[in-house]
Amino acid sequence: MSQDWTSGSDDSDKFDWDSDGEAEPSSAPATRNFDAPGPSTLSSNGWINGEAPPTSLIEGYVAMGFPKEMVVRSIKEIGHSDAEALLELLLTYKALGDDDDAVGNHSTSGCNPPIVEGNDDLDFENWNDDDDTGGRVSSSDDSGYEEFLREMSDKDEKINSLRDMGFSEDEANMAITICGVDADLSVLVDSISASQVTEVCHSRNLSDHQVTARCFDSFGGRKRARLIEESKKKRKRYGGGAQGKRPSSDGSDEESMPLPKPMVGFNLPGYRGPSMTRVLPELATGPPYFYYENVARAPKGVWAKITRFLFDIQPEFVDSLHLCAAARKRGYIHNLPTENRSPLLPLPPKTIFEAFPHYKKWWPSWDQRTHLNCLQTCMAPATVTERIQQKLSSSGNPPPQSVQKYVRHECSKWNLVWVGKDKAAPLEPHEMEYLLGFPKDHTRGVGKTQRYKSLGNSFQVDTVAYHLSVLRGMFPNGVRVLSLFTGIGGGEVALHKLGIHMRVVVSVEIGEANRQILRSWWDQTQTGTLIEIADVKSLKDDEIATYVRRFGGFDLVIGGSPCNNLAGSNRHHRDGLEGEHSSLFYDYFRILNSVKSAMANM
DNA sequence: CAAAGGATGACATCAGTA
DNA sequence: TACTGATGTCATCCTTTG
Repeated sequence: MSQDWTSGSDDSDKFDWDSDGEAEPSSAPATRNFDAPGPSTLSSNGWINGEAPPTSLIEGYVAMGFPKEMVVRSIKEIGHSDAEALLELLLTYKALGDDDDAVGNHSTSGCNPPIVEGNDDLDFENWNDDDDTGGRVSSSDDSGYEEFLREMSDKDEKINSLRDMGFSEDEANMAITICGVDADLSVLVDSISASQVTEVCHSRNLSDHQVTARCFDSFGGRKRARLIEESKKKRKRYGGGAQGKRPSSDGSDEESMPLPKPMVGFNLPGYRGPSMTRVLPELATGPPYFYYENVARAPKGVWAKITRFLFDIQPEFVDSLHLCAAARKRGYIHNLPTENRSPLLPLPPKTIFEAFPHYKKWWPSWDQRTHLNCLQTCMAPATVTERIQQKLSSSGNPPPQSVQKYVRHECSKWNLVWVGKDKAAPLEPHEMEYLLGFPKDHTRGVGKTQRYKSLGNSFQVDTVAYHLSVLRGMFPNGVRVLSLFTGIGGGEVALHKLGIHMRVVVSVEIGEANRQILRSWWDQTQTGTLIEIADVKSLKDDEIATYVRRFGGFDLVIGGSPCNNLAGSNRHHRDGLEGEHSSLFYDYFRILNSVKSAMANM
């Protein structure tokens, strides 16, 4: 084998870790201001995109029998550009009211009754009171909804809305504190739901369905929860789907986040695109620098939401096939500079044959792959390779088109390589290590299945290192890193290969095998301090503040939160960002803000 | 009991076509 | 514009094996 398996893991002596002079990040410290307006699409006048609906539109729905306040609330939630989605939502709300009557009383759920106030505009009990012309809403009062809007401050209004939806005032306040008073109601609901899901899920080990039902039990039982969920789905479908693709009035698209073609991020070595400069909002600038990663092809709306939480920084989508021999489509959100990046040297092999020249011998001419697909956590079962071998050996050379098509499909699907005559086989763990930029045998020592899983969940080191390379000149004395969802340490290996000394790494990783892999690598290659924590949920503000005081802050917060519920491969629980595992993104967000806050108070 | 093997679609995107 | 087929996806669940 002509490849250099050990490059990058033996060069730590070339760097002067002990030079004096603490480098400071180029950007000024940003004071976390919880009252500052957060990222939002809801303008100060309360309407989505700042566009008030025509009075006639509201009157039209009122004429159809919907209470005016229900119409106002619905338009404020999803806008009025998509009539079908709006009607769906109104019908759902109306169904909720009907359902509520059918259920009879709230106490059947055994939970707290909803808090209903005098100025409640989400009163399910009265909404379906079609024939009650003497109700609270006067349909002839054109200025009613405008008065209603003026009467309440934005914050009070949102707290009331959230309380109407069954959340406590504390939860509502907390969500507004975290997301900002300007945050869209749906963002606030997502924030609370996520914390409920993660809290309850982990403390009680309930299924997602149970948790969702529990979250909504307080205002009407499971049927209501189901209706709310259906409403959300419909809103998502119509709001962001085929019919909802038109941009909003300000030119942005609320839900969809189109992936760039080619997927090369802001820049890549060898790609001479237009020089890209970006101006980050003050809240987004460091210290600390942060780096967040997840799958590019997440369900619709996920990246838009992640972006909203991470200070409206646009993701950098990169397919690692432009850097190495395997595809890996990922989105990265970070506040690092994007100029003067430099790739790891030596450059990784860029094609299958460059990586594995010996496979050329058995590679059929009709399999024209030059790159492998995304390296995943599971390998092809033996039955797949057996079927391929059987089909090929029972046909001529070249095999008929139908056989070729079948074999090509299976090879692409399972990332098979040709290791013998008619013999396609899955990659070995050490080959995955090589393609992903890890030192050979990095994951050796744990079970083979575990190695595949850990590697499939990892960073592509060269890609991440290219983005992190800008840190090299900034921290000649080394960096202090908070590493969340560390896995097998892709970020750490990238920093090491860049020659950036890690003075401290506080690593949070739930998997025992992964912690063992990182610890083993650390002991072999590093001299800094490694602190290992098992669960991000256990990392609370006080402990974060303690580390910030102890180490004088962090220079980099890095991590990719679980993709289990976002990845297309997941047949069972592709539940989006609120899924059992992927909702841990909110812990990344929480911890990052906690670090920023603690560092601002230093 | 732990580890490994094998079967199990949904969904978004995109290119091609009518 | 709408439809169709092809492509690809940091996985989960149940059974079997050791």
